[in-house]
Amino acid sequence: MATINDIAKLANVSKSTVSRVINNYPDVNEKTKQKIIKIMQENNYWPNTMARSLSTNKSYTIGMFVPTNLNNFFFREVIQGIEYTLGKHGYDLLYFTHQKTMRFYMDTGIKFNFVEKSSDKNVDGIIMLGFNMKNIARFNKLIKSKIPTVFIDVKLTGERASYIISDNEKGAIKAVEYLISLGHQKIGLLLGPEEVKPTQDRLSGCKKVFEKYGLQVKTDWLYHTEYTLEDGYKSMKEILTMTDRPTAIFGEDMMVIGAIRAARDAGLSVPEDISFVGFDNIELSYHYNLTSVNQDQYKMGEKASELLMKIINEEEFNPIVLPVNFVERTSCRYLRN
Amino acid sequence: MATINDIAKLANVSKSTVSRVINNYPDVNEKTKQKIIKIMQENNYWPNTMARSLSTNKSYTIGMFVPTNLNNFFFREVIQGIEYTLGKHGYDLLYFTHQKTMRFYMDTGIKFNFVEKSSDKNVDGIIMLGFNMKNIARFNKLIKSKIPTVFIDVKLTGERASYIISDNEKGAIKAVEYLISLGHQKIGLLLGPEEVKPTQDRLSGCKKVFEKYGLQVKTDWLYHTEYTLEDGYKSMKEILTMTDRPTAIFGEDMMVIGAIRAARDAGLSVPEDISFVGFDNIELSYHYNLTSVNQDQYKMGEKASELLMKIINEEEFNPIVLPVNFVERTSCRYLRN
DNA sequence: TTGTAGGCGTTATCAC
DNA sequence: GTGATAACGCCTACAA
Repeated sequence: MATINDIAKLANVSKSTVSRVINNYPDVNEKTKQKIIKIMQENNYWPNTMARSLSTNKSYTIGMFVPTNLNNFFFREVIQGIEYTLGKHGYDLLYFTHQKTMRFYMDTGIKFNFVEKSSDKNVDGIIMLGFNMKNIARFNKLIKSKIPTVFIDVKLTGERASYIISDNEKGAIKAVEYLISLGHQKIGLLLGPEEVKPTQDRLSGCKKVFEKYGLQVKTDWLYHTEYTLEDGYKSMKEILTMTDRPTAIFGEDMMVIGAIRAARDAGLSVPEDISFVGFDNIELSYHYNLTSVNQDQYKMGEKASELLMKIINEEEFNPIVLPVNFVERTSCRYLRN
Repeated sequence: MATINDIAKLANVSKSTVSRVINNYPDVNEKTKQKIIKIMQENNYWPNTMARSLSTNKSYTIGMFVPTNLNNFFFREVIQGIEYTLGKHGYDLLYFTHQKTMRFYMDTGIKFNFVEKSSDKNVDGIIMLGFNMKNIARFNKLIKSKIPTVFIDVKLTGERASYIISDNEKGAIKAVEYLISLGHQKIGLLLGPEEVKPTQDRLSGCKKVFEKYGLQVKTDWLYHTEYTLEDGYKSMKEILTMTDRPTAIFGEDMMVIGAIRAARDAGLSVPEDISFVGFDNIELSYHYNLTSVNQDQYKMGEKASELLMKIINEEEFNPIVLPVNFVERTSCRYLRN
């Protein structure tokens, strides 16, 4: 690959001049500029980003940390939004893998964490996707650092850190209000782990509505599990053994879909025998005709990226709360009292 | 962030010595080594990768190009395998976004393509995921370059390029043999675009089996579409209007699932009225009880990454053909003649 | 408008 | 074992 020096020699100018045209500075004679560009083309020259980064401290790449794996209905839509938006701004996306080993000297005891990895790869900013509030101290160093950061679904801010989250409480309120408007009073809840902020907000939304109508959360009907089909299936199987059981289930899509499968396996039909409302509106909900609260995941990725760009440019740091909407399908029925 | 110079000064040694311990070279006095490591820890020193890359020409990151979007049942499992394996080897994954604009000087007419982008970000190798054979010339420069490359599902090799692909022909053979063993003779085919290598191989597998049993591909029953639910749905609707229609459908999962939906919407039940076999065994097949030829996508990512590591280390360049297996569910029935 | 020289943080090649 | 010094490819004062 040709370097700036090669081009300079061929064009009979100094490399500063070449650098000027690379960076599109004014004050370059139009003729020399054209001459240089021509030579660049002929030699298929492209500036080396590492070298540029070294002097400018800009890499035009954004890092992303994901604690579990990418293989998740929710994440991948978010990531698509991120991908697209970052591309629009000329950035690439570095996915930090889960490295078991560290190259470079061992046993120094230095924790190779978010901050180190980020400065190691010299990313211009980072996106934190899929973390929960458990062990929140691990983010301390990061949010105190100068690294522009956007958290998705974790309410954390810092000097140059902010977050984006959906209006989970309002979404849950909509969902439960909907069920109640259909005549349901006995509502089971299938939610994610307690330390996850969105889950907390959703539960608090439920409670508000329950309270409003003089109902209360029945702990027997409240499950906190991982976001898996299997866990939803298990929870529902338990519920089905109860003598006093809910007429409707609200929860997060993955678990609710597991629950639907359990109900069907038990010979019940949906929505005739039992109603379901989900939260997230993942792609799979469509296939189950599941009524669900829709988070715009794509937009989430988009807005997260834009917020990050703004933090990088020191324009704006305010957290974003994304509105949700309700997608009605056919998983609920009207309950005559 | 502390630099190698800071550490050198604090330790009262030259930076060469510090560099030696960074790289774990022998020939460093154990005492000075320990002293230096201690100082590194105290100052939370971490070497700057850009600078290292600049002199070593190694970045410990692998680039990945994906022509469409990541949001796809098949890709995301492959990517998971890639992610995991790369992490195991100490590499991160750079996802090249689809950049509409180019930062850096404009109008030079230089094509900013695979090779340029890769050397721009100085990746150690690249993985090409989701490309087809259409306009195959665009890969010329890449496969002639020195950049270690692995293609997934495109049979292309080069000086330092190789590929991985599933044994699609054998998979199709299994599927069609299965249908025939159940008594089906009239088989409709719902496949992807003709220029996609796996699709070509699958079709050729079908043809072989057909031939063996004295059958032939009925062009009315052969569809080449995009990999979407909608296209499968449409194709099936057409098929359903025919007076002479197939008793079974074989095709790629996404389209087959669309077809199942179309059949159901038309009041048919599966498998009583019509049988289906898919190819890919994407996650969704499980939800439709679809019998499907399983490609091990995770392993595909894993093997692709390992092959790339080997190419980088100049150990091995041979293409990999991955075996497939058959996952029987309940979407087919035995047809009495 | 252009050139010179130093710097970004490393590694590598010599000497000592 | 260790230390200078050049080199990696680019950017940025400062001079001219």
